[in-house]
Amino acid sequence: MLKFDKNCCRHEAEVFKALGHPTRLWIVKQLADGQEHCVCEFVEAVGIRFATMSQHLAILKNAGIIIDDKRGKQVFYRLACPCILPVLQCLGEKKQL
Amino acid sequence: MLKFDKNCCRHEAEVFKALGHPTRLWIVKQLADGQEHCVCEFVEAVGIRFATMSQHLAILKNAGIIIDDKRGKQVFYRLACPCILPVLQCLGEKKQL
DNA sequence: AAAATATTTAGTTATATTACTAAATATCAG
DNA sequence: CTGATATTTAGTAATATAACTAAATATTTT
Repeated sequence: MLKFDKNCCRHEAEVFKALGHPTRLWIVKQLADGQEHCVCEFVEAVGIRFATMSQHLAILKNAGIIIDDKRGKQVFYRLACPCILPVLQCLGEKKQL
Repeated sequence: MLKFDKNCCRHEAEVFKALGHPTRLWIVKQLADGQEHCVCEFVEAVGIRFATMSQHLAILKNAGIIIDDKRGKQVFYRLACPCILPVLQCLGEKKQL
């Protein structure tokens, strides 16, 4: 077996880690259809404080999963890349795992 | 937008969370070819203590990602289900995300 | 310019995670 | 049975995460 190299998995692990929270995973699913949504929509639907939501969104953004677009007073988020979708779907379909 | 339901994403989030650590993600990749490997192999390749490795393996096992099989003094781990593979591959191939 | 709205940042506290050491358990070899 | 090997469990300390409140920033409206 090859020696473990920490760096080889680091970014990928960061992406999984970002998805590894119910609220954040739900957010990404809401964006799965390609539509964008503003922070206030997420805040209302989830029922947490603005500040907390902002942190979750920052984690997803830093992992490269979502992108923000500020328009007027509001900030809209959308998926950075549709390539994240199969990752979600694979798990969503299978009830075994 | 629908209201957020914590339970709807809980198990899926647990799977992602388990994959969200470089060492654990690497372990799963080592098992990706369907072969099984014993704890001592992982310990040697990663360079951490037996106890620490045992904890990582327990997290993957509890998430339903791997299965253990005790034979003699050794414990062998393998993937619980090949359905986890596309989840890994989707990210591995794309360098964008 | 002042007030209102939307969001982020900073600071705090409780809880969770990670990796460690030491002790417990289980199996095999002599 | 005894000692050696492989692994897990328990306990601990440092660090990270998650949610909160309060304050800061940015944009629009009046």
